[in-house]
Amino acid sequence: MRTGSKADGEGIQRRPTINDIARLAGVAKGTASYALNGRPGVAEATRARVLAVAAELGWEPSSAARALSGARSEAVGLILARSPEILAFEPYFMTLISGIEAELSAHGYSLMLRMVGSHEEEVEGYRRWAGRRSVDGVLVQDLRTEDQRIPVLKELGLPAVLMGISEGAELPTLQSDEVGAATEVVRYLAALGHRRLAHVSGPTMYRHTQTRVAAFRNACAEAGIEVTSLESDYTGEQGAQLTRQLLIAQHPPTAVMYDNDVMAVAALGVARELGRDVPRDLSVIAWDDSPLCRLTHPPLTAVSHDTPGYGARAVSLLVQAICGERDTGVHIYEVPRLLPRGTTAPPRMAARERDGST
Amino acid sequence: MRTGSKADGEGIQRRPTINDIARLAGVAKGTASYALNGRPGVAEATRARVLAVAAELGWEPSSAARALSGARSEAVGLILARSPEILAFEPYFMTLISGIEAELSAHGYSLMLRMVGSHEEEVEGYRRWAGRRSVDGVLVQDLRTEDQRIPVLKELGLPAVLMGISEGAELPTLQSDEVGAATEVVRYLAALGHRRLAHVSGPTMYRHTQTRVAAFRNACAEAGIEVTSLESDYTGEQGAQLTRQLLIAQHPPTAVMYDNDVMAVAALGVARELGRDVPRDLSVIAWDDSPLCRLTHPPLTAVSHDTPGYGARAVSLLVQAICGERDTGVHIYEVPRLLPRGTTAPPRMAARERDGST
DNA sequence: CTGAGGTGCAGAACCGGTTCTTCTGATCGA
DNA sequence: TCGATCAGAAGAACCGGTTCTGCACCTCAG
Repeated sequence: MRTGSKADGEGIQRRPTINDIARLAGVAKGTASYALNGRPGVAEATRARVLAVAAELGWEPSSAARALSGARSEAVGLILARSPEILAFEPYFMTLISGIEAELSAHGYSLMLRMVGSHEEEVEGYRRWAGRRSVDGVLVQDLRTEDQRIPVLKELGLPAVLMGISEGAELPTLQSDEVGAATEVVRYLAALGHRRLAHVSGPTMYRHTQTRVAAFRNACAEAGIEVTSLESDYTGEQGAQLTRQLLIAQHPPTAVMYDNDVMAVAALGVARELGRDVPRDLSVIAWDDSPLCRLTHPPLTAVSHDTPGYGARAVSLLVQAICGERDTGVHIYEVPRLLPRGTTAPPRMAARERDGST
Repeated sequence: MRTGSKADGEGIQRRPTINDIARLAGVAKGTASYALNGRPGVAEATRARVLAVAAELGWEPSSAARALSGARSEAVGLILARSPEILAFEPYFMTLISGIEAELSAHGYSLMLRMVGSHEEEVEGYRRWAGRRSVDGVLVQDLRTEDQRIPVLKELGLPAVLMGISEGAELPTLQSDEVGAATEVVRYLAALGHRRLAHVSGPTMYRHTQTRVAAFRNACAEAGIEVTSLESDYTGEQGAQLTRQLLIAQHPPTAVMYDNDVMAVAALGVARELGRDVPRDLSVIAWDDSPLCRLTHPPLTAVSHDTPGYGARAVSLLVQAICGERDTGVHIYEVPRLLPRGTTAPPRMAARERDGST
């Protein structure tokens, strides 16, 4: 066993423990613990001595030991159950993670990240994390109808924050005002003179997709606009294919709303391929904004979200839940903003009508 | 079945521990541990009994307790020190993470992810992780000349795998054959008839940038091509700005190589803005391939990497290092492949020369 | 001067595993 | 038949923290 005065110099010198601190400061281990954690019951002079020794030794508490004595593991988990290609290509996720990470490190927490292939694996992942106590809580993405994860999380007693649309889940929930944003988009298009709209949505198994589809339908009904929603898998390929299908139809829409930016970019390519001018023949709006939308020609009109802020807010709700606060409310984070750029304009027909020609 | 007579029903039923198993199986705690870990010294009948009880209780070992008794924490760390915007927008990182994650979960490891703002914070992060024993090893990205991280990792005795160019670091290193790929690109452009090439590189503080710049210079010298390298920060904005600068110069290049796909996409926009036809007036090649390259018009010629495989290989090297294997070698993962698509062609001038006109 | 009450700290128990040491009883050969 | 050998299991120590209990000492009122 290597003790104290090992002059090894290389690599694995033994890390100082709370015992070393207690011995050097001449106090009991328990006292050192109280002093280091800023808890009452320790004289100021003693506390200062302990802290000085700890600083001198460069002591860091072992997270394993902390976690073992009933305390927390100081980590939260995030499982993403989407295809690696979608995760890689949609800036949304990394942006979200950066917001999450920023808030976590402010609280001294770490992020455990997993990427899995299915809903079932995700549930299994939560079971393992809960059983091994490797995370204190989790952030849940991509809520579904009849979501299997919610009952499991409740059964496990694992603190969680639901990010997205959900009602009656009895878990803290954070969502952005998708209905408000959809309404704004529809009113904007109506004001430009559009009367026939298409909506290329994400997979309808997601609650947020259902909400958006319904919001578009309602807002369009109110504005007297005809609308059809088409389901996609969020990939550029499907975005392109559905756009082609829409444009060659007998009565093509004059505007299309895409549920992410990737599909909107693909749509621009298809429009060019078919000789349609954007925005004169076709207006295009992307639901997510990202630098990608500024690189295209013309730059994409997009609905902009404060994704880092959304992630950060979810973390702060989660930390509260971990600390035992009983919160089962639905929190609205923000209403996303529409940023008109170069892909939206009055439709050619409407322009003609306004000009009085034909 | 939930333990004992705790009829709580909701949430936090006590998780079974190895003590519960030992008691129910009628063996000592130590014996149960041996049985559960498949170690010798336990009769088969006893082992079977213990395993049955563990399965029935749904036992999972507490990772904290495991980590505490000298064992591993079963997690590896990855710190990314780049701006959130770059991380979000370059598909490379998520793709890498997905490869890492796949291999990790095959080994039963988890990924701890951090995103920081600077090299210094990254070093600090390693210190904390090592001190708290929260990871068993780390993956190091974006190597620099005089990299501060390498001596610190050695001092901490934290197993690590360097991903990228590095020599003499005395740590296992994984890299792809960037020189080979750069040579292939240059020979391809030379064959098309290009004689004036520009290279918009990443920040030169990174070793891989230096290597690429040198590789292009050498390959071009060999092929009799004139080349200039311009440094960028990897953003689309700078890619656009540098492209503009190149195209309005007195003797603009006929082909430009961009060190990532984002800048190449931005370049396509600038070319259109200045009325240059791609590929006839300008050939464009992106160093990274991603779905983005297939969405543009024309689709981008790109150098394709097996990024998930690269991440996975790095993990398997790291796991070996964690298991105590002494490996200080440099491993070449692959030579990236050039995928010619629609943005490369003979330059207009060369075409004219071939046709014999003017 | 004495006992109540409070402060400051030592000491021990505990968290849930791993691992080393010790003990028991069965097997085997001489 | 008896001791040596050995497999199998029990028991204890340990990892590095947290937290509870209890003791010694000080202060202050009566």
